[in-house]
Amino acid sequence: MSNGLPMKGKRTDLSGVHCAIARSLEIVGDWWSLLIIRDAFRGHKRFGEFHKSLGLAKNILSARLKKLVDAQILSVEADAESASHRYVLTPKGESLHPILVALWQWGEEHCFEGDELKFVMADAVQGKALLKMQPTSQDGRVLRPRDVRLLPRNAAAISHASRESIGRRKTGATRS
Amino acid sequence: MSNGLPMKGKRTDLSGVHCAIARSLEIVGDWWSLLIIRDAFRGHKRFGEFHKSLGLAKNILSARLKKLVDAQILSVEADAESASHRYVLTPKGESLHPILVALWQWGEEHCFEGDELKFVMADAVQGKALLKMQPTSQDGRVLRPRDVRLLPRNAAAISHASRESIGRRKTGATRS
DNA sequence: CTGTATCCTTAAAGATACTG
DNA sequence: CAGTATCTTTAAGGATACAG
Repeated sequence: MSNGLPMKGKRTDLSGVHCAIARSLEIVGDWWSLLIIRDAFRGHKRFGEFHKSLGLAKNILSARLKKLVDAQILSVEADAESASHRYVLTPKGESLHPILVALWQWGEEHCFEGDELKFVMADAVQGKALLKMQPTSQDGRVLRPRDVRLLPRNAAAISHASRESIGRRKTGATRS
Repeated sequence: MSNGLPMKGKRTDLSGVHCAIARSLEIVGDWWSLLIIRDAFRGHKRFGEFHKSLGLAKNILSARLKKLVDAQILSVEADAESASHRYVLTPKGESLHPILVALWQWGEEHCFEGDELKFVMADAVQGKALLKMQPTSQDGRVLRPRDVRLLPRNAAAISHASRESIGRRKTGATRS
């Protein structure tokens, strides 16, 4: 973090900044990209599907799809028959899933009045709502914002242990 | 989900849509809001701090702060002495933390070349990197995108059990 | 030092027509 | 149906001057 912001150049170029959040937003932080990606997770693949679902202008959709392909979030598969393409999520694109889930969960909690909320994100197998995603330490404590810091890369254990690799959690967790 | 998109009206109004992601983005999905919120998590409180850190025009910063206050993500505390305000995160604002962490983790993994990455998000107590946040079922299985579905609200258990409330996980987890 | 008000520029978004 | 090419609109972003 700490601003080595480049600035200057209509609409502020955030690439080059140390902050990973800014870098992510640079790629995926505009009006439509995340919604397109959401639709891709829903299984949409063709131009027309995105277009119908999102209702945005075709030129914009076209531009966004290109941008996402350039960023290697989507890849294109030519479709011989229909002279069309299929846009499918790459692994890099698939790894955006936690961001969408986090957005969904926040919206679910804060952006609906009374009975407006019609759907919940659920485990497809058991049909139960997901756990709320929360920042968690390697030993399984849920961390409040103030318990999370940015540390110089070398000072901290870099490996992101996957949830599988940790033993059962031991300490009392901080309450959210 | 499934588009009851309202549309029409320069820059497409997403409120009113069933999709919680769209609703979240409506509030927080623009160029600057999430960066302002990031700074708020960093402890920034005053106009000038945000301004210096972000380098955006003051009128825009002003507008964004207002918008975030209206959305009850920030609250304003008048500061008698300095004739200034302090902008502090409300609980609703604090609950955006998982979104920022998810963005950070994705950016960390995908938006840096070689040695560019200088900081990692770490547990302040132990100084170790956080677990990667991943969608998880109530019994602790990490879920791949295709294992997550939107279900009608009533069909799924609505409560978001907190991580504390579940027993130790039992089944082999799906590998990411 | 905090912010607001004003003006100007530009690029993002929409509409529509058009090509394969 | 899938996309590209133009044209127009408009609001977001920047610069700067100004007020409490």
